[in-house]
Parts: sequence; C-alpha cells; structure tokens
Amino acid sequence: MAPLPSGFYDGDTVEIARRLLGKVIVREIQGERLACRITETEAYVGRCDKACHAYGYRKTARTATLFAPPGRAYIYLIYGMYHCLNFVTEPEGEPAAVLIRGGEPVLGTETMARLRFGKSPEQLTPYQKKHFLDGPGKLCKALALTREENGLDLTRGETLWVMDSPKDLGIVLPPETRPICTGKRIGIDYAEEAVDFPWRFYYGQK
DNA sequence: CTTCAGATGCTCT
DNA sequence: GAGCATCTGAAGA
Repeated sequence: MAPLPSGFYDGDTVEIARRLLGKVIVREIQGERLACRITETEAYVGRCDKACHAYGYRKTARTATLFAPPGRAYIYLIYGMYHCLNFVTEPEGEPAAVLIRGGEPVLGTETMARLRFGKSPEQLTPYQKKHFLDGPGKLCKALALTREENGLDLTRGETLWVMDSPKDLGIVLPPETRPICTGKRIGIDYAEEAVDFPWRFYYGQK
C-alpha cells in the first residue's frame, strides 16, 4: 500500500505543504477504501508562527500531538461541530503541521457523499457537487475523521495514510496541469504579522 | 453570483 | 466567558 514514509514529513513544513498538493489521502472504514487527491494546504509552524496552536512551543492537551514525530495526524474540533485534519511535520519536538484544506474524490465517492449529506452522489445539487471537498471541515466529514483519529500514525498504512499518486491505487487520472498558487492563509486574522505569511498552497484555474 | 445568521462545544484564560 | 485554521441554507442582487 506504500504509504509515504516518515521521511516525507520530516522536514520544512512550508515545503512539505507545497509538495503535498496532488498526493492522495487514503482512508479505510469498515473494510471500504476512500481516497481523495489533495488540492489545497496550509503550513503552521509553532516555532515562529502566531497562527499555530503551538506558537512559541505552547504545549497543552490539545497541542500535544503537534510535538509528536513526523507523519502523525493532528485532528481537532473547530467551531463546536467541525474537524480539521493536519499532518504533523518536522522532527519530534518541533511543533508544526500542514492543514489539509481541500481535495477532490478519487475513490469511494458514493460513501463520501453519504457521509457528508446522507445522499447518493446523483442526488446532490450542482452546488453541493462543486463544493464537495473544498474546505477542511468538509474533507473530514467525507472521510469520517474526528478527534478519535487524532494522533494516528500515517506511515503505517492502517486506516489513514497518504500515497504519492492515484496510480498507487491502480487508478489512472488525467495528469495535473493546473498551476500551483500561493497565498495568505484563511481565517487567522488574530495572528498579527503571521496573517501575511504566504503559506497557503492550492491549484489555480483549470 | 453574493452576503449573512446561526449552529454548537471544546479550549484556554 | 470569549473565541475559534467552519459550514449551511436562505435570501437578495
């Protein structure tokens, strides 16, 4: 199943956020395999970034996972009802992660649609289809990820991992031709000078 | 297409 | 008690 190894995550968080675009998240639930291709990410670096939950190495019950070895899942509850999926980066003890902000379905669309809307893909409105996985909360809902999965080791290929390409699942997709765009991160207006860090990466217009 | 209110509960001060 | 790395449906332009 060839999950990306811990070495992939053991490095500069901003660079890893960029390199995660196009990679494939695989999720196994109840014997079924779901997959989506990553289309949007953001980097968070505790050492120097006021937007990071572990800014200044602040360690609490919630942020403990950010200090874990690279290649773990950091999942937390936001706004009382949604979850955000991150991949822990940098060597153990350096709190940092990449937020997965968006994706597109590769496998298991039927189940993802039911997890997100309680409907089959055919029943979705055009608006629902267009915005299927374009947000961190949407992605977690479609992949059935909650705090239960916080701390999971992504390098073991158990119930959640990342692969280099859809080909690793035997799925052939058209090659990615969209440009990689860079911008400011979303929803961190409180973060003072860090609001301007260009640490968001996404595929541009088709 | 756009704006907008409301939902809902954990986390940290 | 305040705020949060958000989403949805409804309503308006």
